[in-house]
Amino acid sequence: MTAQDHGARPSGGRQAQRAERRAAILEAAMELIAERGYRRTSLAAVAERAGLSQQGLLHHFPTKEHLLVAVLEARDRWDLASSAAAGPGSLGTDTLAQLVDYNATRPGIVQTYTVLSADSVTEDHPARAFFESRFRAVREAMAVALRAEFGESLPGGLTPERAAPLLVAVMDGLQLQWLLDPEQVDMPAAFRDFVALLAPATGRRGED
Amino acid sequence: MTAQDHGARPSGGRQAQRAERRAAILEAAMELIAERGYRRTSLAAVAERAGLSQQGLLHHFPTKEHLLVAVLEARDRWDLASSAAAGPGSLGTDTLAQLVDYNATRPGIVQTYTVLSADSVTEDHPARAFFESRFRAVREAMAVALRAEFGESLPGGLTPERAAPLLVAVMDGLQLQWLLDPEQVDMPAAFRDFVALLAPATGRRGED
DNA sequence: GTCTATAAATCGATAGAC
DNA sequence: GTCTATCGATTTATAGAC
Repeated sequence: MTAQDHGARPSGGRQAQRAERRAAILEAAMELIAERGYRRTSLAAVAERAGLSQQGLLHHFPTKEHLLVAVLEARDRWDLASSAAAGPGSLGTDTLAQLVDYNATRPGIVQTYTVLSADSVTEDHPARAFFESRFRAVREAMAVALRAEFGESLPGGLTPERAAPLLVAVMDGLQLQWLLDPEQVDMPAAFRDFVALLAPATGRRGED
Repeated sequence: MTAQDHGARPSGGRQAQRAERRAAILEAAMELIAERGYRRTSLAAVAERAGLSQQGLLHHFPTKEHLLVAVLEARDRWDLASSAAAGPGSLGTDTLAQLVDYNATRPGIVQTYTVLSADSVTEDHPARAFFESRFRAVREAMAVALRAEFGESLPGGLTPERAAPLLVAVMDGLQLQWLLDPEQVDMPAAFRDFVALLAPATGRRGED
């Protein structure tokens, strides 16, 4: 009951302790990046919030770039978990609207994503490749979802492939306006307004 | 013809020389911020590209923050000049589409705006107030323009006030996707697709 | 108005003890 | 695995000569 204790309890094993440390560091990093942006966030500040020294942090993430990639992957897993909760194959505008609702309760997470994605367009940014491939994948997923929900022809003569980048753009653009001015921008309502534009049977002509 | 020369030529006066210096510094700053982002852009690098020392630069812009605000104001003047060229009171979706066309030829300028606007949502950012009031003003201008062009009722039951933030969001969101992947994202075409969604007479129902 | 020199702080990262 | 100590580079900004 002494030396063997390290590997005894399920939540106290070496592997589990390591995972907890990493999780604490990632949470601290995500918060600070959301507050201050990636460049202004120092490893020392992340370490302090996570409750260890800068060098203890560097044992888990050897460089600042490694930490950044881990933060992005963690955020992606959160998104995926939210989508998966709605059931497999059910990705539609309803699920997306619920994701926007969820985002409206988590400004820190949204800020992390907004700041990092825009920052990534600069030269030699460590997250550039991540966001480039992520946007490509999201556009393709949106096109598939739009086709499943509305079929081949959308209002304005659009195809699902041409509407997909607009859907992604609206989500990102609304996040920016909402982060800057949450009192004036009702992000969830605005997103549903856009969804109404995409629904082919929503036009009001001929009703009066 | 010696000491008095400084103020002799119309384009060589003290005032004019000062203005030229400031313009050169602003242009260098805008380029570097577009390439590297605001945080990674050092005053020394801006000074070098503008052809003077870092301390010479600080004579014209006493802090980095002063320089940033000047860059934002200069970019706004460029935008205004582009819009004004179309004639007074003519702000409509056509003019906006032309602005998007113009932006598609100036990735550096677009990058400056995209990176700075997203960066501004972080705590105590020097450009925060600028973007907050700018977005508010742009939304209001868009609502006025949409009302003038389409009247009170838009597709999906939207009002001009509710469509305005969507219009702004699409422009910003498309810029981000286009900056990351210009080969895959046709920004001008995608924006015109969105305009087609807003035009009440564009629906295809009843035509077949 | 522009320069040289330098202050003062902070950064990411390494070395080595425990 | 976490710590103390510290290096070396870079940053913004100031002081003062010309």
